[in-house]
Amino acid sequence: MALFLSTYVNKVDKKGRVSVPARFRAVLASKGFDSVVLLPTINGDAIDACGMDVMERLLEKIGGFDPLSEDRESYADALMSDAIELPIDGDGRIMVPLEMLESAGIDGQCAFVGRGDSFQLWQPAAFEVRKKQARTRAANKRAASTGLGSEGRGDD
Amino acid sequence: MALFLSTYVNKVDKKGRVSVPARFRAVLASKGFDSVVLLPTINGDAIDACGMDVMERLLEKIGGFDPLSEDRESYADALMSDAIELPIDGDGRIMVPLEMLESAGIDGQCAFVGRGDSFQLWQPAAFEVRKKQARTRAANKRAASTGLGSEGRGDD
DNA sequence: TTGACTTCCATAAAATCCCATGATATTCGG
DNA sequence: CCGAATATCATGGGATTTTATGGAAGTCAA
Repeated sequence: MALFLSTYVNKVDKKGRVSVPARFRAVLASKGFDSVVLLPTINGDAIDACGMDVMERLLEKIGGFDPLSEDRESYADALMSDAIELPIDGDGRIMVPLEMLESAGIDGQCAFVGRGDSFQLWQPAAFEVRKKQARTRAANKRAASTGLGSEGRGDD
Repeated sequence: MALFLSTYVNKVDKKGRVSVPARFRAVLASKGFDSVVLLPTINGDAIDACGMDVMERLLEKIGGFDPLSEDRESYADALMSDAIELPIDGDGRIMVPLEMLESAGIDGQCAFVGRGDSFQLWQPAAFEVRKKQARTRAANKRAASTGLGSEGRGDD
């Protein structure tokens, strides 16, 4: 299985076009997609992105359509209604709606951040801040869980 | 199962290319990989390397994409966003990003250090230092646990 | 027509492929 | 056991392709 890894920073031109990193395009293509699904993150500081498969799995998880259950997670409904599917054009670019870019503070430069089975779009500086926080919190956990820590051999 | 063993020092040419030791390539190939995944070590004095299987196991462990859970384990995010998958070219080489080389102090020469199920990239001199430290620690432990003092095995 | 979007084309930089070379190891015949 | 023929490997340098990015031309609806 191919994963979305690493971080790439690309330019957003004045028309709102951004190149999706070739590697990410390849991952999507390997699943048979020529489009990306975008949805705002809950706290709104970035944009979540994935292939349509992830949305389908998500729908399954929340139970699918059921006219009898009045209160399906309203969260989930919001997700589906906020999500947009963007076609990737012949040059590997997408057109992110201005509104979405603004809500994530993206302007000029856009960071594509791999998360394994999905990725995110960030304003580069904002992502750096977030990453630094995450790294600090995580430093001790990491060695234990991956076996790839700095300290000696993993005692697996 | 094939393991990454021994240490090889190869040259980094001006294009940033390095030959992955043939033995290591064989190990990767035996698992069905024609690429390497690199990720910075916590303290940044080296680069961890492994096959994609390690990343997949990691992703499984933290669970997939779920926009409903606000804060997925942040250390996982840091890993996925820092990791890069490098394809091994027809001549057995990879192109390590300059930034990563610099952060590990690698320049000109690169040591590939086997760790069994993974390996690391080091600046050769820095690795020698680390190795000496590790050996001393190990000797102490051995002395403590077996009663055999420094006269045991030849520690260079 | 105007405005928004899409397709198409141009270009510079970067990544990738391809082949040549020298060094080292391996095989094989005697 | 020795030395020649052969394969494997690391490495250098070019040629080719891919990528990101800018701009122009075409499409369609209001």
